[in-house]
Amino acid sequence: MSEPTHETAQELAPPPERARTITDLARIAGVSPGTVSRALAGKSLVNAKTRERIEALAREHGFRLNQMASRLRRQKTGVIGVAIPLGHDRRQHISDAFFMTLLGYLADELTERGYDLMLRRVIPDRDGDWLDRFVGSGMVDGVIVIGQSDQFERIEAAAARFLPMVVWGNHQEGQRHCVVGTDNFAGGRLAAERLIAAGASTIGFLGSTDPIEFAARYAGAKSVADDKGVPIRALPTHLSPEHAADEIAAHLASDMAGIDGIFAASDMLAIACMTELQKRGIDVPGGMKLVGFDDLPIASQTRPALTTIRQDIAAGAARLADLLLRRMGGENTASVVLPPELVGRQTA
Amino acid sequence: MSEPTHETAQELAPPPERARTITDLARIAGVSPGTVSRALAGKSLVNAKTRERIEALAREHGFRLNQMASRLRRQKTGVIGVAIPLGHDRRQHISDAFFMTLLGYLADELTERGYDLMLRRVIPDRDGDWLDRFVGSGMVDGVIVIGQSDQFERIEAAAARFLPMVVWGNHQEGQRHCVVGTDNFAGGRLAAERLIAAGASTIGFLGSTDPIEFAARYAGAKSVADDKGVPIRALPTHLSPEHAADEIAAHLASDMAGIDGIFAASDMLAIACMTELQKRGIDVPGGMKLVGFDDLPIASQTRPALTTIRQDIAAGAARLADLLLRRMGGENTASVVLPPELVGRQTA
DNA sequence: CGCCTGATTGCAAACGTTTGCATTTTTGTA
DNA sequence: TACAAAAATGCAAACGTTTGCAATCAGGCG
Repeated sequence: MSEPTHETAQELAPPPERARTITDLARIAGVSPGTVSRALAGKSLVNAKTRERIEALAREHGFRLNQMASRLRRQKTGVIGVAIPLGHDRRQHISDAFFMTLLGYLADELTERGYDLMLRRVIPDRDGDWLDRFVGSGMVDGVIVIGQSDQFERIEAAAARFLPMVVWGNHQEGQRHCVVGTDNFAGGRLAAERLIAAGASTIGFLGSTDPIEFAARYAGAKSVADDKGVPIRALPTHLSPEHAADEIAAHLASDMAGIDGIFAASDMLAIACMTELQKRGIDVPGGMKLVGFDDLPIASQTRPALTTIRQDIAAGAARLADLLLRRMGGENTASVVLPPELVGRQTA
Repeated sequence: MSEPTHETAQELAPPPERARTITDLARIAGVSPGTVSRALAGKSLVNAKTRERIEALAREHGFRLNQMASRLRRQKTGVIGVAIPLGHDRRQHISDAFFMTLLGYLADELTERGYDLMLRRVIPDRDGDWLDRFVGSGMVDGVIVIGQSDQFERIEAAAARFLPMVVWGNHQEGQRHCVVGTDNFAGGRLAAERLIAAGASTIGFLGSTDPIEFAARYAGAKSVADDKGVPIRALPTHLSPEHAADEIAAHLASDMAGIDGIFAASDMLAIACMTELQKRGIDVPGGMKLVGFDDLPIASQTRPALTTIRQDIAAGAARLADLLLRRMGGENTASVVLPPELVGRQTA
């Protein structure tokens, strides 16, 4: 802006030549590029004094190692790919609360372990090849897939050829890919048991049953309901927050015949449902019992506080990171199924 | 498992040799690597028939271009870096709701435009060099910084040397770095005006004033309060959800002298505050007016529904992406300040 | 049939590191 | 002082693409 450059110019040290490549720096230091590389990598082969001198010069000349070149040469990237397939509901936004929470914890875990995280949102039916493209791109050392969506078969196929991949989702007997996830069937059972214990005589399952996680939740709830002779019915609803409210309103207005207990496939759906119920003056839990799924931070903050099935997201993220790193080390890890936990609050 | 390999082996076509490099594929196709490269890039210089043949072979042999090498050679990466500095509150988790929502929209925007997204969480006081390291790594074509935290000076310094960077945060007169953000001062004014109009006679500002965004919100509220002769006081609170509840409870238990209107620095704080108030039997808005900030999706789902200052996160993400891409094209863009909007619901 | 033009293709040099091996320098020992 | 061993450095070949330039080829025209 207004620095008096002309007055002091002759006094200033010349701005240090910027060393862009390791070769620039080697020339400045009067050594070979190889030595610079070893010095900056902290290898023991270089003389301690040389190393210090080179490190000082690197700082002074603002040198940054070109990661692209380094990674090409070393054939590893230090990057973990995170893919979020949006197959079952194209309108489901990547900013889905559950995925975002899981992603946040994952970022913490992986950053802590020195990895960067490359995020990719994929719309499978637009790009049938997405998983192979991602794992084969050479840009990532391993891949975490958040949510199987409706891509189970494709993931199985990729797992056969590609070791370092771990998936968040549902576990099925005999599947090949390594998965971390909550026992959704057991979670569904817990939800139904709670609703019935709270006095529900007919249950509605709010959500989609296309993604296998949700299908398992419904199946779990149904197994309990069938045992106890309680009717249960699916109330199909999309998952994107924008559309859910209207669809819930439509359900509430039409086909609720006898339903006095709702098991929502996710907390966000449960909260949207609660709002719609309250709009209609239906008391929760007086007129309608309600159980959610996930136990997002927000679940404890609603009024009445939401009874829900807790997925331990932080633990899940830690397991995902742990298993992936072990697979990257060549180990062939087994899947992990986390136990769900009923968090009894006020809505059922 | 149990495939009868020995019986049918002689019938099967030999599994196609897997082409790992462009040179493999060139050998198979009987052309030079250069031609393969051009064919796969869809350049017009190659004969259409040759191109088709090579594309078919690439599919057949499962060839994937090594992005690392490609990007090294082309000197561009197709990756946008997203950095989340956690300076002002080391305990603020990356899974902060507002950042995650913004990140989700950003991922959508950038994916749509063909870029990948590399996420990095930085703890500035552990690593004073974080920004330079990120932009100089050669791993990204441009950088988006989400939140200035307390790193204003460092960001300014980096902006002087590095064009393709856009920051989400607060705008200050005369700053050098290109920022997109809500007019926090104006937002603070809206909040205070609403509280006062609703009858508040003394205002508490719930949150930290260390990050400049929050400082500006407080300053805006204070300017209105001072004009109207309404006392206003800061109630310092950390932002991480785990700690906020206890701190809010402590405030509520001790130094609320006369406060009957609270302006919370974020919706999450507002919701936590509402829960604490309700625990104590204080009616909202009867006994305490409450205004939040952000208008997260959840704000409309609370009971009573939260009155808040809306930041248009989707629009902000779109502007961030747009400005960054233009900067990557060499343009020197000006900052964008988005107008906040009062969303009047039930809490004030 | 020869020459010219334009369309394809091949060649080889980058991009900036890392690393095995050879070479030089230093150190220790006889 | 000489020699071996150890330590430090240099050399050059990778890593897998892309791309400017040169070479080849096919076709058209006189």
